[in-house]
Amino acid sequence: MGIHQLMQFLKEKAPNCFRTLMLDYFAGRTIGCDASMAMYQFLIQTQSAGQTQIIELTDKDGNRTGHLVGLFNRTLQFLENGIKPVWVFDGKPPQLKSGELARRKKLKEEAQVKTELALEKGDMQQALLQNQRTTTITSIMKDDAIKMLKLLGCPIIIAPCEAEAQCAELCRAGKIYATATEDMDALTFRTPILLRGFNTKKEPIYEIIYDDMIKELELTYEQFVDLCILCGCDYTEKIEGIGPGTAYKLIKEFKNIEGILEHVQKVNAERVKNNQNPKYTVPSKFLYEDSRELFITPQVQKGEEIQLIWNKPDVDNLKKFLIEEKGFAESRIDNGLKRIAKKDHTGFQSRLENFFGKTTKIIHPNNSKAKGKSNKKNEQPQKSGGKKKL
DNA sequence: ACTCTGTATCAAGACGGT
DNA sequence: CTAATTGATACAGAGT
DNA sequence: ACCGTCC
Repeated sequence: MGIHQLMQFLKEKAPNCFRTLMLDYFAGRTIGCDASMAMYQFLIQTQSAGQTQIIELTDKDGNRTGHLVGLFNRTLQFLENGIKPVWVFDGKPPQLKSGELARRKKLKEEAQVKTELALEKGDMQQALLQNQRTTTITSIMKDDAIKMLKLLGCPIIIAPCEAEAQCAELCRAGKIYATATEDMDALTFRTPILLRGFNTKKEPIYEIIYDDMIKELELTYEQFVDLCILCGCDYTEKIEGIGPGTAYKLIKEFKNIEGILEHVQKVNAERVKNNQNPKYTVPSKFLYEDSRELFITPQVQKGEEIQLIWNKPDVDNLKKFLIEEKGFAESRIDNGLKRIAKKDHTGFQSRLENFFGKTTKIIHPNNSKAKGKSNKKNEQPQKSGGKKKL
């Protein structure tokens, strides 16, 4: 669930760390994209209710393909606008997350039962809703997505652990301009810039600037991490009775979770003495120190070791894969590719001149044997000084 | 009255022809 | 050995 | 701008 209620909290307490920007602002920039969240979105969105069953996009073998359709279109949309996407996939989640993951798994199993129940009753609207909640990404679906994106010429990164943490590392290393995700814990991982709103074409994109946020909150990074843990993160239970509002006040007053725990014990002891119920409940295993560790020094591949290269699409193999194996219509692929070919003639050409690299080499942690030397400074568009809105 | 928290529930895309 | 997305909103309930 | 379809 990311960080619970962090967005609402920031809107209230740090309203000046937001900017709204139009798509063309990002032309020529490199953006790290959280792949798994996007895939979920597309898989859910491409389900529909038939007369007696749920309809999902699949290939001839029954493997789902909705995520491929979505990622294909989204990637072309980026490229068409001169934006260079880096798709970052999750690796193995940290052990601390297993409790949260088990909880989600259980919810999905319950949704599966409800789906079948609704189908029997013929309540197709309910069946669709419940079926959407059962959506999971299999390794086949993930591999298909990686294969397709590589054939499109995009660099792929399989993070050792959390994709958000890897994006934050890339952004701090200057390899990407920003992290694009709806997941707020990218900020807890200290990404300098977070972008939200690429999902909907209509609305402007929101940019959250870490430095502005931390200044406006008047917190150190360590304190911000503690705040996020107290708000509720994926790694440990929170203290019952403390939400974002009081967590913020208490952090200011007592500096860190250790200080707050001391205060909490004192308050509770006082109330017990007066025959009142304790005000706060600290979880029996409050693993805040381990959670801190995961946020502050997450397992990532070093930014300097990563080389991002965009290639022209491998049209032949892309078509072979999508048409023959995945059942795509050829005209859709042709139309899509036309869109980015067109772009080569237009205004952004100068900035796009170095867009396409020469080799097809893609580096990710699985290649640890073929270790490329960390070379070259990465390009980064100059921060255009005065493009403020709102 | 007001503030805060916890729980449940919802919604989440893009193309192409008309 | 398998699986593993999320934020926003509305409402009820507890505490001040 | 709407709406069926995308696989």
